[in-house]
Amino acid sequence: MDKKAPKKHDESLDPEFLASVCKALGHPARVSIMQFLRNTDHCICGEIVELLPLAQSTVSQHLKCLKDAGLIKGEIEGPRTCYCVNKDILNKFLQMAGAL
Amino acid sequence: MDKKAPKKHDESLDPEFLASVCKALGHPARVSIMQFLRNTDHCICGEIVELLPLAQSTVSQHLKCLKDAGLIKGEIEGPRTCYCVNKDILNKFLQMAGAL
DNA sequence: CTGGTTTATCGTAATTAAACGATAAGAGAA
DNA sequence: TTCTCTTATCGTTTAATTACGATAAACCAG
Repeated sequence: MDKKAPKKHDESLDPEFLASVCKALGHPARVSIMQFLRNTDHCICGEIVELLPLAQSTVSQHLKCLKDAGLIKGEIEGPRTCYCVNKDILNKFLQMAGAL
Repeated sequence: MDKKAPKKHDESLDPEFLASVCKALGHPARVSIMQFLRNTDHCICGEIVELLPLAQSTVSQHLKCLKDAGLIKGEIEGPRTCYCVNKDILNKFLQMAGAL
């Protein structure tokens, strides 16, 4: 009945979105990564591997998980990759969580 | 070295706590339950089963998950159980999440 | 081009989560 | 007591997560 958005189903209450972000934050290593990225402000990459007591491949997997959820962005800089927090998604998450 | 709290390790930054709460919220059904409990204000029980397209045993499992994480409290009232949000834990979660 | 550095992906094994039906346990009503 | 209603738990199957080592891919330095 509206002009646009034929089946926009009010994402601001969408349990799928909130659940997917929470799921990504549902592991201590990934929470630590988010806290670290927040504190450094700068984008960092390989330092995260040193930070955690996990194999490099495992850390890379966790980073992918956070990226898939939209919580972080990765930028390739030469031979390495720099990650930083995606504040848009993070804020949206905080807003939805706050509505609980 | 302090009088109390021999090994209090600053829970306000503890990734374990935040991760465990997020993990509990990492499923659409459980997010829906939290939203529903928030909106009703009243404690509810069997209505949650009708709300979701899931078997009663599955819903009960999700409720247990939320309860184990501390997000909800359950009270036995006669033959039925009433659940309500545990605001202490929820607020603690929101505070920690906000620090991200 | 060759070698070193950095990160992502593949393959795999072990653990955990999700869903269901069936069953048990508890409280009231008849 | 017996029957019904409500909810939790058990047992099971299927799917997803977590972790690792090994390997591939991309980039620079020499």
